[in-house]
Amino acid sequence: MAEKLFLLDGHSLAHRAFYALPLLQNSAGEYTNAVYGFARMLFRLIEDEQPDYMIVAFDTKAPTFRHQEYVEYKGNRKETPDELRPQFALIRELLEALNIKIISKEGFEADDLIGTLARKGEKEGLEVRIVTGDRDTLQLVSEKINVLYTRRGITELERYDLAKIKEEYQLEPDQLKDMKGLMGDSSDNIPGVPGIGEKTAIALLKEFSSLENLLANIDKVSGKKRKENLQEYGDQARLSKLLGTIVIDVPLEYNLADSRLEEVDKEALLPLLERLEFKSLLEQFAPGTAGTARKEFALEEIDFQELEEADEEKINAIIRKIEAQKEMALDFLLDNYKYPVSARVESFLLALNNKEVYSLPFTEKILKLFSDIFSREEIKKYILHGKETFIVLKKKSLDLKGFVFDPLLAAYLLNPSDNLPSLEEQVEKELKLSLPADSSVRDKNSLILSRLFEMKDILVEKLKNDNLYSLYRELEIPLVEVLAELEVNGVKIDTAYLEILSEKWARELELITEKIHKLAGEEFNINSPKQLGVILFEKLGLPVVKKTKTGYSTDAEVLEELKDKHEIIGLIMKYRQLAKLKSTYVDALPPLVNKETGRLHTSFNQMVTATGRLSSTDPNLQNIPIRTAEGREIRKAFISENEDWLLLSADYSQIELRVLAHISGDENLIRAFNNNADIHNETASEIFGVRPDEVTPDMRRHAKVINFGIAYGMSSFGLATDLGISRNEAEAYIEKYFQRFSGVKKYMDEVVEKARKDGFVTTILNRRRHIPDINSRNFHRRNFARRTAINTPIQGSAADLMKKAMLNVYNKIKTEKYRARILLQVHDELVLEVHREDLKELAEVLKREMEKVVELKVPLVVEVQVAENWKDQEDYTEN
DNA sequence: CAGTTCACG
DNA sequence: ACGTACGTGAACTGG
Repeated sequence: MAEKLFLLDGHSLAHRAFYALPLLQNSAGEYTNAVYGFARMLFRLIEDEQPDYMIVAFDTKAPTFRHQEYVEYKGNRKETPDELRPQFALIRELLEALNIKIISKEGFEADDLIGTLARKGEKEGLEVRIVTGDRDTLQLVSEKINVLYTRRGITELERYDLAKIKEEYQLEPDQLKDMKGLMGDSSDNIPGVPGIGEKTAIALLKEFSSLENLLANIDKVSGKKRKENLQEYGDQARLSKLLGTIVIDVPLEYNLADSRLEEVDKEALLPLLERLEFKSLLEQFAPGTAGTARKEFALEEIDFQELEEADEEKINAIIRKIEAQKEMALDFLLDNYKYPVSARVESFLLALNNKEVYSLPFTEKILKLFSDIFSREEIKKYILHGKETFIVLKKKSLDLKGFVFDPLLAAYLLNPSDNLPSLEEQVEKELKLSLPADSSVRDKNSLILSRLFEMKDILVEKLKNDNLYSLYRELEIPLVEVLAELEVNGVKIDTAYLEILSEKWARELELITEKIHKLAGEEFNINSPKQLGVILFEKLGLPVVKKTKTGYSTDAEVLEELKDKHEIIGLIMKYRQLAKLKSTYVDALPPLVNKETGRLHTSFNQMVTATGRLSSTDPNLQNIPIRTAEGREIRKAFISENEDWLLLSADYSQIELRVLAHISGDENLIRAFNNNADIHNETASEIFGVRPDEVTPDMRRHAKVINFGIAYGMSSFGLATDLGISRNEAEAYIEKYFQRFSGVKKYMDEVVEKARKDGFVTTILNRRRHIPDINSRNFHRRNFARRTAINTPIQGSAADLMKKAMLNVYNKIKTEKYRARILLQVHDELVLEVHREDLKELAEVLKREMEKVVELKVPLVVEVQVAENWKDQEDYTEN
């Protein structure tokens, strides 16, 4: 079997890959889909076809002889998309790493180079395979030359040999350029002869065999109009044929040996695949080390020692060393990370450098030995689980100062997306080390601890590059201690009250259930949307309002619409509401009360949301009901320690709209807030063109919904649904809004443009969120990304301000020794527990600290309320 | 474990 | 023409 020469059309295949795959990006924001598709094609080809020689030809930017012959050549070609252009360089890098020969030559297209090489290869007795997504090359097919043409997808190729060409066109390959001359090619802007398409061209060529022969015998052609056209456009057809003819004698230095496929250069290939984050391909080339890991990293490589309490001398030596070097890495190993306040500490790990790691027992004596080290600011701490560490130490009344680095928190700020790397992945990614899969958490964490010193340098550098370092050092890192404090504090719950409420609602639910079953004529599980759907829409024959992907929708919106159609609907709504409140709060909270503290301790997660907000879990105390009367009853169970203490809450008023006023700089919005106006009333006045004192309640209600929706990048559809008005009306509202608040409109356009240009948006304190989908070709994703780009700076800036305020309030309480503790944060609200005697002063301090947290173009306003529980909160003004 | 629903800002 | 507001977490069902 003859050796095989493969000739690839680089541009054609890159385009094909680009359009076949969604716009992929690596975490650095580089587009990679065309490279990925190209690589996949290449590897598949090499594996399936076993080429001996391979050359990839690229077009150059320079004009070719075709442009000289015909200025409009390719005149209607769309420009290469911005997302594709930079990928060509990456494809070249890939080819170089694979030791695949690349050629290009000014004045010629890749096709011409391929044509020339194909003929030469053929003469030398090689089997030639041309791989392309361009049908023009079919004219080159011969006994020895086949074309592999890309089909659907990226790895499927269709083979064109002589027989296949004959079958598809009933012509010889050589006649295909005549065909193109006759029919033209709209994609290359080649005109051909009017009225002649593929069918006619083939018929004519079957009869006259070549364009030249046809034009010499026009009188023999049937059809008057066709004759005329051939007469008139004969020269154009000759030109079109010339343009469509692949050159097969390009002067080329050609040395077959240079293009022999070599072993891949793994030294070059693997880092490239890694940078592009092509996990599956990495796996293919370096099995078992997918992801990014280079080097196996095991406990034997560090100097790990497990010490006892009795090893006092050794421990003292460690302490002296830390005092001298002024840095350490540490971690407390917990038996339960879900409920850190209740967790038991299994061991205390510490690292002195990238070699020396110790495991110590967690005992009073050891803690005492280290308490001085912990409390010294100048001794820098790099901590694996910052918040958990503070919790552990706070429970022992120990201070921790000098905390400067938590790797996960750094990773979060760099890319607050939903797939945060785990510690292990961080180590693998940043340090190219793979941890032994089968080792214990303690061993793994010990290994990670030993790398924290390097990791700190790498991640700090990255934070600085992205302008995130001050946010990290001055806000997020200090906030870790504050969150730990909130979690340790917990909140007191009146469990006896909740038990009574539970029984009361259980009775109500039972009654409702009976009625529902009676009306339905059978018993069924009301909690099952599937069963409920069958009852409502099949048995009772109610109209189907909305569908989910699995069946009928039965959500609140649907029920609301069916409310008047059947008695059962109202009961189901009531059932849903009570069942939700009972199972999620009334019954779920009491078992979570900590036995030792008698309080409920949530976890505030600092590294979850894409916008910079906190989230609360186990349990979620950021979604305690308030909107309905029944729901509000649950807040009565959140109480203060005893009668000496009170629950004090402080809410930012309209924080997101104020932030919007600030970042958009909209004059109308700023003026309204500066005049301390009722913002919804003011908006209504502007939109409906009436004086503020003429605004009706209905106008205000509509304006409120608009104000609300603005920050979400709302659509007229959404607004219409929400207000129950027509789309046209909604559109008119929005238009009027943007007319009156043109600064807001301008902000929206600018922030979307920024996202497109930079790939991310930022908040007031420079937090950033990457918006990769902003340039997606998928309509839905692109629009979603657009709204995200609009909303994130607003929601995220509000989160920045609240976090900063929490930090300031916390410090104030500490330095002034107020009898007060922060218990909860609910996005725009702080809940504190305050001793009655300190109430007045603290309320003032709290309000002041929150309002002056940063200076905006509009004032920040905080409303303070107080009561013995979280339900009966009443305004508190200190006069 | 995904899908649906619903609690909050 | 597209398909419909941002950000969360938890309970429940049913495969």
